[in-house]
Amino acid sequence: MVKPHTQNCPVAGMLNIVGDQWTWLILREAFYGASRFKEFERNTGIAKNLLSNRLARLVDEGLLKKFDIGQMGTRYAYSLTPKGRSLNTVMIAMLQWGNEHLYAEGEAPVEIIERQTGVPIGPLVLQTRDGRRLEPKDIKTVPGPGAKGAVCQRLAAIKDNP
Amino acid sequence: MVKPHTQNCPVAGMLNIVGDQWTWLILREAFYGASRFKEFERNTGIAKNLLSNRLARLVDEGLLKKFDIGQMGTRYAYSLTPKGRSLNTVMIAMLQWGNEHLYAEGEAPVEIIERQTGVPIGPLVLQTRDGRRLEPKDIKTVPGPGAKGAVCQRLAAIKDNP
DNA sequence: AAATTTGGTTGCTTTATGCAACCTACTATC
DNA sequence: GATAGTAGGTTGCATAAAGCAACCAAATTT
Repeated sequence: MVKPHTQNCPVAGMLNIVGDQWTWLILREAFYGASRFKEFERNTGIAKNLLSNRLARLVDEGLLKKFDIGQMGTRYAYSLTPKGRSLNTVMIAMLQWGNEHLYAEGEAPVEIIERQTGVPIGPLVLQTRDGRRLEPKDIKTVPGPGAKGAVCQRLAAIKDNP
Repeated sequence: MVKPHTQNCPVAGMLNIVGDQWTWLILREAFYGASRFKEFERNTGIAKNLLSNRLARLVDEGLLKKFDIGQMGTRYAYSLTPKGRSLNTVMIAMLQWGNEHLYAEGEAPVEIIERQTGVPIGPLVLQTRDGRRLEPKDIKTVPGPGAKGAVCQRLAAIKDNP
C-alpha cells in the first residue's frame, strides 16, 4: 500500500499504523522480548534498511521506545510502550488463528501457556463489559458516535445477519 | 512484501495469507455483509485490478467462496467460508484497538454491540480452556510440539518477563 | 434501442522491496 | 596496542508491486 487509507474506520486507521507484514514480525519479536536491532534483524530476516525504516515508524507512532544504551550513542534498545503492548490482543488472535489453521493437530510451533500451570490457554473470548460471555452470533456492528458520511451509511446498510 | 515468510511461525504463516492491507479491508466488508465485486470496490476504494487479485487469493486460500449468481457467469457473489469467518477474532481485536487508540472518547466511528441489549461489548479476554479468566501477565509464550530449529531456539531464549 | 452496471483485463508510471556494498564508532581478542 | 569483529545503520541499484486510467463484453435497466 502506497497511500494511507482515509476512511473514518478503526480498522483502516490501525492498518495505516501497523498494516505492514514486517512490522508485525518486529512486534512479535518485541513481544518475545527482543530489544536490539540485531535481534530483530536475525529473528525476522528483514533487510537492514527496512528494519531501520520500520523501527523509526514504530517509534514515531509511539508503539516502541528507543533507549540509548551505549557510551556514545551507537548502541540502542527498543521496547514496547503501553500503546504497543496493547496490541497483544491482536497478536494473540493472529497467533491462535495461525496455530489453528496452518498446522496439524499437535504440530503448533508456538504455544501460549498459563504461567502457573503450563497449560495452553484457550481462544480469546467475547464478553460484555460486565463480564458475560458472548458468542459471535450475539454481536452486531453499528455506526458509533463518531460515524460520519460514507462510513455511517455503509454501516447502517448492514443487513442483520444473525 | 515480495517473498513469503519461511519461518515456522503461526504469525508469519498467517501474514503470508492475510498480511495485506487491502485484504483486511475486503474482509472487513465481508464481515459487514458485502458480497459483490462492486460493493468491495466502492466501500474500500481499492483499484479493480488489485481487488480482482485479492479476491482470487482469498478464494484460493479458502477464506472466501465465489458463487455464480448470474445467467451466463458474469455476476458473482463472494461470501466468507467458516475458515474466513474464523478471522473474526483478529478483526475484532484490530477494530477495538483502533477505536481505543485512534479516536477521542465517544468518537468511535464503529461500535460492536450486543445484539440483544444494544450495549457495546467489552474487550476480548484471555481465558484458560476451562474458562478461567487470565491477565496478560499470567501467560507466557513457549515452543510448541511442532517447534523446529531456529524458532525453537528463539522461543526457548525468551527471558521470562512477568 | 440506448444507457448503465458488472466484473473484469491491459498498459503505464510511480513507489516499495530485497539485496549487496559500504561506513563509522565501539568492543573483544591477541 | 594493533587487529578483528560487532552494532547500527546508509546508499545505490534491479526487480516487483501499487495505483491509475482506459478499455471491453455480457447482462441488466430505462
